Amino acid sequence: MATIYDVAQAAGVSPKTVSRVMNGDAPVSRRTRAAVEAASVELDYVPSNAARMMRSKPSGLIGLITGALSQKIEPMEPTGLPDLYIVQGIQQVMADSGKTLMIADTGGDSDRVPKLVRTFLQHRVEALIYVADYHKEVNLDTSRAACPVLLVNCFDNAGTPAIVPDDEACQCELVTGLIQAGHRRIAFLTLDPNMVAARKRSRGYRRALENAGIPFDPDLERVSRENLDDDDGELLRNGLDAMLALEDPPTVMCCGNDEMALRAYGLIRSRGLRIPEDISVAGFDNYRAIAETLYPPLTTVELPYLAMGRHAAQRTLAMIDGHDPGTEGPEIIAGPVFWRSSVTALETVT
Amino acid sequence: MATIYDVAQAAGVSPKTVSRVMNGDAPVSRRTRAAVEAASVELDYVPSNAARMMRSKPSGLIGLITGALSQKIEPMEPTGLPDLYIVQGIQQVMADSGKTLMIADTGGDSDRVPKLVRTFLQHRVEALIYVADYHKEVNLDTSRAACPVLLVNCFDNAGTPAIVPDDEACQCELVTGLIQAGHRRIAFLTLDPNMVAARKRSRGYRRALENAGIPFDPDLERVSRENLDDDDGELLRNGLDAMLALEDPPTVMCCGNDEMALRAYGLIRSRGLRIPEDISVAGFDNYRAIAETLYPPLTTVELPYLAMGRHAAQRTLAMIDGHDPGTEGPEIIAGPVFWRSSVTALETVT
DNA sequence: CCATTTTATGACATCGATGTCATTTGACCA
DNA sequence: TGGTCAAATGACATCGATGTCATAAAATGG
Repeated sequence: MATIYDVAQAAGVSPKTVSRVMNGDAPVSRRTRAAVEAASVELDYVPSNAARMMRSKPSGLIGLITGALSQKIEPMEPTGLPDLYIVQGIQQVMADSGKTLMIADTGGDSDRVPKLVRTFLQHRVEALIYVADYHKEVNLDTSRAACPVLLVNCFDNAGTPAIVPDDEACQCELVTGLIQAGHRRIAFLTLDPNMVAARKRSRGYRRALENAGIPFDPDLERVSRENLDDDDGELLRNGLDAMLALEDPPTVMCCGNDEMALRAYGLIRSRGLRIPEDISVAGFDNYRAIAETLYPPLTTVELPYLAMGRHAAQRTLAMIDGHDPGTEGPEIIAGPVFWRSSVTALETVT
Repeated sequence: MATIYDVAQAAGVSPKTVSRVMNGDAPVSRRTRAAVEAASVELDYVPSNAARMMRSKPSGLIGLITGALSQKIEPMEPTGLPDLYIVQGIQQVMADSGKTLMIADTGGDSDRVPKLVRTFLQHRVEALIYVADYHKEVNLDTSRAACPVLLVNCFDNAGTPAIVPDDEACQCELVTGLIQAGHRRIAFLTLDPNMVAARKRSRGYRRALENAGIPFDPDLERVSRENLDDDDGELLRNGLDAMLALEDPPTVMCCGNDEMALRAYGLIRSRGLRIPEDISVAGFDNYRAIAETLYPPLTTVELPYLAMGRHAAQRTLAMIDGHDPGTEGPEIIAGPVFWRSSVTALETVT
């Protein structure tokens, strides 16, 4: 591969002049410039980033660690691929910023992370972004990384800058909308409370009730899913039946996610009830394969993964430039509710 | 960031000795090693890849250009995300090889490719991989790239090493299986023949017929989709109806892809026919969201995108090591047929 | 105990670009 | 025409690691 010296020789100038032409950072005469450019093209000269970095230039690299690529992409497994959307958002912004993304995949094995970090540091990335596959707490020991670090879709207890979805606000907005539609008996079938998201959503549910002055009824909130793996739906079935059997049954079932709503549709109908005439249903995730396909289409909430990614990239760039505003605790980003016909407005009981 | 000189000073040795400890390429006394390692940890020393590359060490980087990340991931749009699977396969192999993937996304704009290539060359990637979103011909002018280049899911007319799916063999195997199941009147509803894949699949279809000594009947092959965008399914409806109205109608409909098969299910049933009792149906892509969900489940073919990615990575590594076997023309890789109950065996007419 | 390896270590140059500073060239004006 | 200043260019050092070669220290052998 041709070096700056080769080009200099071919153009009959000094290496430094070639450098000036390449970077346009000092006046060069028209003739010289032409000669250098010709020689450069002739020799297929591409400056070495490594050599540039030696003179304390930044690498132009951003390190991104994720498991997004190693995930099984199974459209029928309604995960929604949050991390993939986040990576897309990051990529979109970075592409325009002139930085190059180095993406490393954990292959689902978080033990690999330290090695990946080290590799990135060897390449002197200007920043490190870690993207988690679902909203969780992590512990990366980023203290030694000699560059800004940003967590996305996760957070730690060391105060590392983080960007997470606002599960609470989203759930709250959804439930608030239900209340405005006249619902008072609002059931909530939750995900495994070991999940950060489940706890935050529950908080949002309760906050919406509280804001509206509706007392929280423990009969209306049930854990309906206990782990991500082999769930046969028994918890959901039991929870749903118990609620329907209440003296004052709910008029709407909020489900922990869209997949649960999908199952709830089946269960509700097999109990002889119509949706939304007899009971409304809402989901979470706006997993379109489900939400738009179900009949009636499902009212649900969308977590703004793409926007989180874009925002993460922008904030990363800000951190690199040294003027990151900084936040206390993770930065939370909410997403919109999609109102569809699985929810009906109730006539106000007068 | 600490340098090798800082570590040398802290450990009271020469920089060269630190280098020896780091690389383990020459004997170092126990005491010295311990001192260096302690100093190294103390100072959070991470060697600079840039400086290493200066002494003609390889960069350890592989450049990957794709549009996979910028695609809209819409599970209901049954694209199957081939390039994403390919990238996954590449990533899996590269992760184990010690190389680091630099992934750049075109954002769907192929004009950006030259700039991305240049950026990669600046970083002195050891190889370049281009992954296309669907099987197509490309023209990248890779001649000037000073490193091995590999095309995946695409090919050019300049003899650049390429890996593509074997649409022809897959379709041929599917149709051959149908013939073995007793089918003789086999219809083929094709995709837009402007697509490379459509043409190759048609060839596979005809080859299977030929192998079995069944004459090709032009009435049984119809273009049923003319572009990827706003297709209202009219071509498919007309083609299907025309074939069903034939004097000697087909006993099985091979559809250009699974989405078309999904539509065909609806059309066939609305014509009063049962699947597979009255007519069998086969698809292409093994897009599980459709193939496994339909009733009856759809017989279809899977293109081996993950395997293509893994193979691409292995071949890339071979090219870097200088011992790539090389092939004439693109390397084609076939995938398996998934036999499901949308196809029934016919009693042999005696 | 001295000669001869072997083991450990360091001095120095080098990779390819660019920052610093010096020098040359040319343009312009009195 | 000489003086002045800006434009254009080059010499040289430098970044952080490592290859090369030299040398010092320890081990081995007769």
